[in-house]
Amino acid sequence: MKLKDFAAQIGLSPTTVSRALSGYPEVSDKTRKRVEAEAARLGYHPDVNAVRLATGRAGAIGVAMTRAGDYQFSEFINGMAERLSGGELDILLIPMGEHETVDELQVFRRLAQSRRVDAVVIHSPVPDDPRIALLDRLKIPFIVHGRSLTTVPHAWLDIDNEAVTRRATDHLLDLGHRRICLINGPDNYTFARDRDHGYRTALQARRIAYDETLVHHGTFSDETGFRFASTALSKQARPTAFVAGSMMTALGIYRAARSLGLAVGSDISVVAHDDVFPYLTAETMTPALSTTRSSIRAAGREIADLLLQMLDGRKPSDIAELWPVDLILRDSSRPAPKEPTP
Amino acid sequence: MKLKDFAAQIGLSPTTVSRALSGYPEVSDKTRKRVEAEAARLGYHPDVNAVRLATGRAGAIGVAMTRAGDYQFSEFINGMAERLSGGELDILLIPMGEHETVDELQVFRRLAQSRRVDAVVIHSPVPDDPRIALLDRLKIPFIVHGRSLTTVPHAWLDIDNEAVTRRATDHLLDLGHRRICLINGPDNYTFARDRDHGYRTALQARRIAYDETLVHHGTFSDETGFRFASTALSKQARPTAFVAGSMMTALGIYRAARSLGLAVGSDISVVAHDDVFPYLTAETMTPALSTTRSSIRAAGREIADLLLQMLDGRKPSDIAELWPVDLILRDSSRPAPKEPTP
DNA sequence: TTGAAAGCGTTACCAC
DNA sequence: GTGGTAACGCTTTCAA
Repeated sequence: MKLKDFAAQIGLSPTTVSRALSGYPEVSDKTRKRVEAEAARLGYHPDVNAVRLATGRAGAIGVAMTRAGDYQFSEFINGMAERLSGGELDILLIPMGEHETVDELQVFRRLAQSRRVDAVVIHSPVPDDPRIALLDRLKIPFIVHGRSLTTVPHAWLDIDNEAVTRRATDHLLDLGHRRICLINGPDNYTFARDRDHGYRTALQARRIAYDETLVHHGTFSDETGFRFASTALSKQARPTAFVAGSMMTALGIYRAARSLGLAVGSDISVVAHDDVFPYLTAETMTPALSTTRSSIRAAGREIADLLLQMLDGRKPSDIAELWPVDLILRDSSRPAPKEPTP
Repeated sequence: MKLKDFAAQIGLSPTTVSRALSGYPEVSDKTRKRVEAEAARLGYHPDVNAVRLATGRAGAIGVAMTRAGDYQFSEFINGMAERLSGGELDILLIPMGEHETVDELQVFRRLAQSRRVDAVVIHSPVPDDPRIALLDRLKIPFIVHGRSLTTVPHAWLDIDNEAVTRRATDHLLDLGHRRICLINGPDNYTFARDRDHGYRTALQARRIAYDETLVHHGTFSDETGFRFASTALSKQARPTAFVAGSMMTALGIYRAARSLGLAVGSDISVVAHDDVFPYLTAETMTPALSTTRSSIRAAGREIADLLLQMLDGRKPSDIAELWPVDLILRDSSRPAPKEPTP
């Protein structure tokens, strides 16, 4: 049923019906109530495509889905959905190929030009992210989940990645560890650089030399953790502690330790960053994993909220949220072994 | 720039331009080439909302996102995206709350009535899934990822879940195991029932009595695996093998075994189902995990393809794909210990 | 092979 | 407070 028919059936003009259903103030309360009741009874629903054409709004926000997202993605989206549910905004997935190809930018260009979305969220920026410059130029509202160093003013929300590794490293140093490995994300991303920085800062504060052989960059997979930890732990002067960028790499480190007959929590210590997942929890690992923690689901919720504010007129350049992280001490981080291994 | 302006600029009518860009046969090759070149040069792109209103097509396919999806979701979507990329179909996320609430059905109703999507894919059906009946009634094309027992004819693609557990159990029986635990998904889902069935079938073929205390249903999390395996392995007559429904539960089982000082691959055997993820791989676990394997990414790709065919006129009732699974033997499944534990 | 004009189902401006 | 009507930007008959 279309507006015209529906309006005719209840003896009102399309204009009035449209206004009543869209909550315009000038329609009388009595009329509005009646229209709403009749719409429910007769099952009238506006055609979104017509609404979109008439209003110029797309009614959707696009989420760029980089390969890097992987297992965090679902939690983030669920967070956004919590905030968006019931509203008139859909979530449109924008699958991307490999990062930073020309193709990737084309995707955004087409997206903007075809007016498919009202706003966009992008993840895992690199320090000088071309997507940011492009979206700014295209004048399509966007928010960055993560940070970039671009000079283009833009909205962003990020966790304090520098603190993630600084606090974890500090904690391990407090426990007497001196050879501490860092298994970070791919080093082109800003977040990975921030984490490198936090790690270095903690070491410097104690006048401990930075040793590049203790640091690794790679994707967040158990394999990355296993490979690097295995190699590192087989060395002559083996590390006594690890800072892991993700739960998956932490799994790999645990595994490497076990396969070498080393006990996590005594022979070696581990602290990982945890985005909080329902299917893999730090506190039930054996031993319970010490983590820096920040809910990626909550980030999704907040980003959706900020996006709503932006569409409501809030200035993007006013939006910059840096979320602190919790440091949760459990059993995987313990005092360094008294005797440095020979 | 709009069609009218663009057409005027290159000295053609909107009609011809529209036809040229949409690949209609009646426009001359020369004209088409010219129009395409000019469109690229001047940056003309049709407004999708106008196209959608005029054609009645939504240009998007909806993917219902149940909480059950979680970490598999991203891989599935990426598979769909591979097939859909470049095309004119977007992926619209349909976040759902808890399963089987009235609310859930409302979501689909609104979706259909507002003409937001051309087709829908739903996951993890229950045996008599109300969503299927509803979508059929609403006449919105859909495909089910998984199976239902409803009498409503519909398109579906599923892996052979009965074979998943039957083959895994069979394999363990061949190795001499007799007390084999099954850690399955939540028992309201069809796939979990099919897996129950496969497990029972394998046991029956060897005249081994079904013991309900060896079977558990729960969400796919490491905690589920850990909890149940810990309890089971602490019993007097402890099980010697486990069939796990997911990689996450397998992690939990490994962990439980270790915490009790039992070695996977000798004291106990484990076979799990693996959807194939880039961030957690069976062959690099310690010991390498034997799995039944089927790529959920490939399923996403195929489902997108089938959807395309349906929108092209293929009858949904003709679409029914049952995918076999591979059984990959690695080191976690080995002959049962000679001496049944006392 | 090309073009004119009538939709597609809303919203929003301007009268009443 | 309510109604008529011109957009919104495209597709698609129908005519030429």
